[in-house]
Amino acid sequence: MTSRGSGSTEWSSYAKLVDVNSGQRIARVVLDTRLPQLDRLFDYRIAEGQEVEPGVRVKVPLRSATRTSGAFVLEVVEETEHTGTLAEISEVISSAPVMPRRLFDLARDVSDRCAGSASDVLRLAIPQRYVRVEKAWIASLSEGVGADAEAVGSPQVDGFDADTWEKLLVVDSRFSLTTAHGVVPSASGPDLPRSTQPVVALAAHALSNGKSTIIVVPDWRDITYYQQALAEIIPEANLVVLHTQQPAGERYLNYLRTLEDKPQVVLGSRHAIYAPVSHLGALVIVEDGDEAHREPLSPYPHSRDVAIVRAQRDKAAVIFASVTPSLPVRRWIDRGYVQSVGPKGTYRARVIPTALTSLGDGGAQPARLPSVAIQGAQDALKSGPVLVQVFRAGYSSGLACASCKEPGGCRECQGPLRLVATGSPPQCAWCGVAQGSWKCFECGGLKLVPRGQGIGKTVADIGRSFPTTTIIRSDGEHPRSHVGRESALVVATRGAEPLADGGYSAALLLDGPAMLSRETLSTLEDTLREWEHAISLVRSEGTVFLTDVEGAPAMVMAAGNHDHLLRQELAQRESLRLPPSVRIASLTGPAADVSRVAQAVLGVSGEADALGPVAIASGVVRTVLRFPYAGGNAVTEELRSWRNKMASGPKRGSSERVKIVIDNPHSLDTLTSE
DNA sequence: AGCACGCCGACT
DNA sequence: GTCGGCGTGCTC
Repeated sequence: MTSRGSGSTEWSSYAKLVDVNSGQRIARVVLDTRLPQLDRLFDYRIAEGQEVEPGVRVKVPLRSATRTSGAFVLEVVEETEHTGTLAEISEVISSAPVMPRRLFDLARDVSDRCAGSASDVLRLAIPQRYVRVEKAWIASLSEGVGADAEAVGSPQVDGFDADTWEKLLVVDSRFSLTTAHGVVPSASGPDLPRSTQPVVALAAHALSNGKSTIIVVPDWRDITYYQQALAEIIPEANLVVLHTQQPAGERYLNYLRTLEDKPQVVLGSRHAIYAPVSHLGALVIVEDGDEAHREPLSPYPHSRDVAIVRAQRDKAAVIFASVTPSLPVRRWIDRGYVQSVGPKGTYRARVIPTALTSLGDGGAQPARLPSVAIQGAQDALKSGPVLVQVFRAGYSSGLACASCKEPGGCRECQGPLRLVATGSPPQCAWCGVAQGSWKCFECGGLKLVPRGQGIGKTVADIGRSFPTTTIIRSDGEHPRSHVGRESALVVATRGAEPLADGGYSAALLLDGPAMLSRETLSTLEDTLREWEHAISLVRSEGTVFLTDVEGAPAMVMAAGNHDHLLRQELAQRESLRLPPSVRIASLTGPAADVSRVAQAVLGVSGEADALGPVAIASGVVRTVLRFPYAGGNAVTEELRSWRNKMASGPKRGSSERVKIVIDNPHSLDTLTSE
């Protein structure tokens, strides 16, 4: 607006603009809506007397005065790009700044990566409002916050040097922190996993340096362990717990507390990764290989990816803490993107694969409960509880060669085979190619049979083998978080193993073949992790019997180091162009729409290709697009624009016509519904 | 999502 | 002539 000599008309319109707009306050807002086509900023006039600050929740008119939408104020400005009259904010809902700018920026980054809307991510981040709690919190703020943080102790952690925590907290660093096995006594309650120690020490160190830490764990049992461990060291005023199981009011209050401008330690499940704490020093993801870190709601982000994105924004360190690194983290370590630290000593129990030990018996088929394992368990029961890990039913076990029992693989892409209908030829679950005349790669066999067996017999078998022993059950429906030191057989489905005070004296890992024959891309890494987790609950002088497992998995479990096998797996993924060596996007919906979007993406990226389409249900197909990490933004941006286009285009349905999921390897496991 | 605008067939 | 079908597009 500096040009001189403009005509009088222009000048007068400029003057008018100044008159009307000068000093006018305009709110730039993010609409709280599920509609992808509204995923941009909107400007509204702030009326006289409305107290609007960045971050507050408001109500705004949309399209007509009667229809309104919730919204969050991003910023207050004096000018607008919008040509046309601005509507006025209908109502300022509260003065709590629940969406600070840094949270919106994070939501924008995450949604861009996932081809989703910022408001979808904000919905994950900001808990449901609880009016009474909010009023109380606002009132407590005006009273003035309490004293400065008390001194924070720095606990000694077995196996780690005292300078480890300083090293892990270096700005912009990423570490894989291998945590030790075993359980340790706690001053404040039942025993705790030893793996909590380094994480607590790290958070304490960060806090004593005025830095915040966010610790994201897979499930509520981990919350209870970490909460107990953290409470011993971290002052109450600086510790915030956020998870979906807690009552709505408590969760909202704790969310509001993370808005306060002071260093804090936030512990929570996957949504806690967005907690808008200030002074962020470190993001800790515990057991990032656990499926619970995948958000089941749109846009389906994974804690691991959000952590990387957020760390870049907040200049924070990232720590992946796990008993054994996940496959993506293993890949990052090998590529030098992530550094690795671990404890000096080992507390791992001895692992005996019983199939290997029975090889000398003239190749006899190992029994379901080999005698060496039964004997070992009976001995171990004299000194404490014994864990029996069993597999949970519900997974399709796929097809194997009838003569050599090797899993059947697609002749085109080596994907898993499945039977679509009896009588029709088996189909590849990844690329959909029908295997009309299948031939085994290993032995040339021509016949496929279903693999695996159920678990129904397991508990009955155990009862017969140990008639006088107390049996405690823990499964997904009735999980137990702790058992005592008393002699008992604790039968638990994988993932639901209780912690035993003092550690288990032994463990039997059953159903290995069934676990290893799950028809998913992540079967090997999942199985190794689940076994390793069970082993971590056994005291270091105890014994673990891995039954009925042979070959490479048995050997790496006995050796206690998965690196070799995971690297092999990674090399295979590399040559087959499967995640995590490439990025993927799955498109699910009507064939015509899926194909349109897929073609558009292939046009944008020359390096992308498509697997499928595979029929999933009647009229519904899935295509999985593969694309490299470099230039991946162009692909996700194209997908995002198509998502928006199709939401408002012709023939739109009641819901999204094409569901887009980014970087979920389970997209390739067609039988697993998303 | 909703709601308005717009461009063709059947009607008093 | 005009009432209303729903296909198409937009929401500060």
